[in-house]
Amino acid sequence: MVATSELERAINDRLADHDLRYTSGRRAIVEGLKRAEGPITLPELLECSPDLAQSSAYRNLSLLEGAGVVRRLVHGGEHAHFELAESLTEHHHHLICESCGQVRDITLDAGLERTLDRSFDELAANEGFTPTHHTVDVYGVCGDCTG
Amino acid sequence: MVATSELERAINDRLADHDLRYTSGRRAIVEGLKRAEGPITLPELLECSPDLAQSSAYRNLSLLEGAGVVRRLVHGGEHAHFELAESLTEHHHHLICESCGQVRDITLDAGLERTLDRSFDELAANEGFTPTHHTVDVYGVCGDCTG
DNA sequence: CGACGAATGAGAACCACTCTCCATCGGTGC
DNA sequence: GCACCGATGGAGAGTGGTTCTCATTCGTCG
Repeated sequence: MVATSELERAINDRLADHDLRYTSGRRAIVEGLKRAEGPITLPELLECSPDLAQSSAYRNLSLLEGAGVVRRLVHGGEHAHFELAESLTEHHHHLICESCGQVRDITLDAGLERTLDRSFDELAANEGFTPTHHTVDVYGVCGDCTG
Repeated sequence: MVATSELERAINDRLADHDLRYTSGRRAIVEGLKRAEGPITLPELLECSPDLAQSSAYRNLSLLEGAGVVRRLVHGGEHAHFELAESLTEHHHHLICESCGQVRDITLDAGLERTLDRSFDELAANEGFTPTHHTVDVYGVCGDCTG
């Protein structure tokens, strides 16, 4: 899940499973997401890969999302954020700046994460709910915005 | 935080602090949110209070949000969800059905909640981040949708 | 009652995102 | 090589939830 070549192969496999090719445009998107320090918006993605057309980028992000390569984050801001799927990186959560909208990755202690999972399973079972995954978002103001 | 009259007074105070009146339309919105079993969308709100105009409902929800009376939840679905602010009810989290978009409230164990808070404070401090609040969302499929 | 600002409602406007349409690409069989 | 054909890309139009505009109405205070 770390070596670049292995990651490329994993992505290629998932796309193949969905009858999709790993084309240069899609590769550019994955590269952009990989280079970013955290989840980024579509405008940010286009900024670092100016050759991408907006419509193609949106379409390919959706296709990549469907293939389990990309994850879409929807918060209150004006744009959705995109990142590589957790199964290609690792389980993590997010710090979200309420002022500038920037999103940063954080990782919880493994023990705490296990405790949470158990809690969720229990609560969900009581509600007849079948949980698939969870998100933990910490909202606040980032260092850049507090000045 | 529970007795109706007290809640009404608290809302009235917050609106007054923001130079807003507690009009009948705004009262109808609060009533709708209070009656609902969990966060609801604007169409759902209009359904149970048909006299509300869409534009006024959106405007008042935004104003109520600004006054700290209402909280807006943005997930992937097509509509945002609205609920009474936590300071008027109590801290809780959400189960979100990925199939029908329904949102249900859940409450974590108080000890676990404290542990989480400590964790968040620590992680945020390391990133120069000032946390204000957090959300925990459990995604899955609700009982109605699993059939 | 009169007057002023706040609130309302209907509809237009906005904008992130998706869809449409057609040109082009890339692989496959001949 | 070459023709074929589905997959892909790009440009622009379309979609729909939400917000804005503006004329009208309501509440309140003098």
